Amino acid sequence: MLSAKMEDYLKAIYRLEREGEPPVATSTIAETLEVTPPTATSMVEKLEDRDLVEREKYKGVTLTPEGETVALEVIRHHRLLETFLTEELGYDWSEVHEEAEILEHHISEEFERRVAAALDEPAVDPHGDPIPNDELEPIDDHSASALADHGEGARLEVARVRDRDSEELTYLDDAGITPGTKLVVEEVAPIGMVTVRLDGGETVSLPDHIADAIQVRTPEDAVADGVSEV
Amino acid sequence: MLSAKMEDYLKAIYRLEREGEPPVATSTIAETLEVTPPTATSMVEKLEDRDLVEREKYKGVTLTPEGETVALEVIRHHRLLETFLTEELGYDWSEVHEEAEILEHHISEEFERRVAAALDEPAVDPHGDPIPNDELEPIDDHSASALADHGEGARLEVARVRDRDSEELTYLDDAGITPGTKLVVEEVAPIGMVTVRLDGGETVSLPDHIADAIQVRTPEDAVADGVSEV
DNA sequence: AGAGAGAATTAGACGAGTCTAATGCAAAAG
DNA sequence: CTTTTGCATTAGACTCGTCTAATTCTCTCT
Repeated sequence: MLSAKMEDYLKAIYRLEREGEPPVATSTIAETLEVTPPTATSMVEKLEDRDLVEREKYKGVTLTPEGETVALEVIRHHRLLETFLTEELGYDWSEVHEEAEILEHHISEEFERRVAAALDEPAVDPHGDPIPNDELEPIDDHSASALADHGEGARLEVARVRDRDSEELTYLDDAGITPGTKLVVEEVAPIGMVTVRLDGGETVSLPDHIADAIQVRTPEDAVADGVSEV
Repeated sequence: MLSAKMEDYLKAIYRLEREGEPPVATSTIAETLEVTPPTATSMVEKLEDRDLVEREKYKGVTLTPEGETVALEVIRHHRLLETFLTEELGYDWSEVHEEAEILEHHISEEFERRVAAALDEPAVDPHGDPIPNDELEPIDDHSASALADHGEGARLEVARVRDRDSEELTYLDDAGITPGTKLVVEEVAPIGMVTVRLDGGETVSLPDHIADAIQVRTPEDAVADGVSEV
């Protein structure tokens, strides 16, 4: 059995591989998991012993296929749990992250299957992120990009919200911005601020660091990608 | 924060206090948790440091009020989870124990509240055990006693099934014996076997060690105790 | 009361996961 | 081509939960 800690490292490495260029540096892992670099070094050595990562000393690590399988399994658990907590237990989508972060390591495969069945095998979690189906990589939705990259006047649909901070998510939720929301870019202010107008006509202004968390796509892309059942 | 391990010790001590005479011996705790006596000793020392148990060296331990509160909280989590897994996720009541045993240490108070609400604040879990409500001790159902203690011909109702072995529970479940089942003691054989007749007329024979796990009461007591909404 | 049996505790070790401080490597700057 | 700088690793220590082996306590039996 793999410890919860090891699963956390694998999950972090998986995410970091997608965000930047593999191999993933030890210090990056350390930062992500809020541990010191020596701790990260000793953990990746253990992961290497178990053939979950490939390591080039002084360079960094990449996941082996086995490591990736574990990472995806954990991510699947996480997203399934987030969906379950929101849909079945009435949690607010902004507060499910913490709970799922812990539970993801402790549910059985049986639990996973039953939850997936109860939710009717969902493809996307409440943040709009795809739920990987076991061995398969989630289809990375390339049509989605950061809100800030679009010019004024662009008509867009929120694909997902890449944020882990519960306060910020609550703010967006209250403002009416969730996956599926349609909006138009009203103004991109040079002072690090973006204003959008929602379907109902309300406008919402957001500082760049929050706007960056909002991934959008044009409604046409949504149909083309077949991911519109959010 | 208390570790899952410490919670396990507290829960075990709580159960052992009810089953026998406090103080609870170190070796008994060790046996229950399948660790060696020195391990149990060192853990109870730590529990003492945190004022969760009172200890008399070479004698044993008793829970302090704080320790008992924690134990009850964990037991509440366990039974709530068992109920949830059976009612909402369609688990068989015989297979929920393992899953609940792990999850009980990892759910938040928020999760606990929401599950309790979703289940409509249940008073009893699928095994027929009362679900303690936070600070309050569960009402110990004194009218319930072991099936084997009743003579032939006694008309009884199953109050709870005190067993943790999944195979045995499945067997009883298949045989139609669950909390709430009405039955009549047909024969108490001197070879360590008890035969009962169920409502439908079927008879079931059980070896003593299994019959002992079945706690029963007379249907009148059930009404008097107000625990009949099983 | 004294001896022995049986249980509990102490002593010392280990793996996991973490830290700080010291050292080593490698890539950029000169 | 050598130096510097910055990240990575090694060294060594600590806590938690566990173990085995050795020791000590308590209680019962004669």
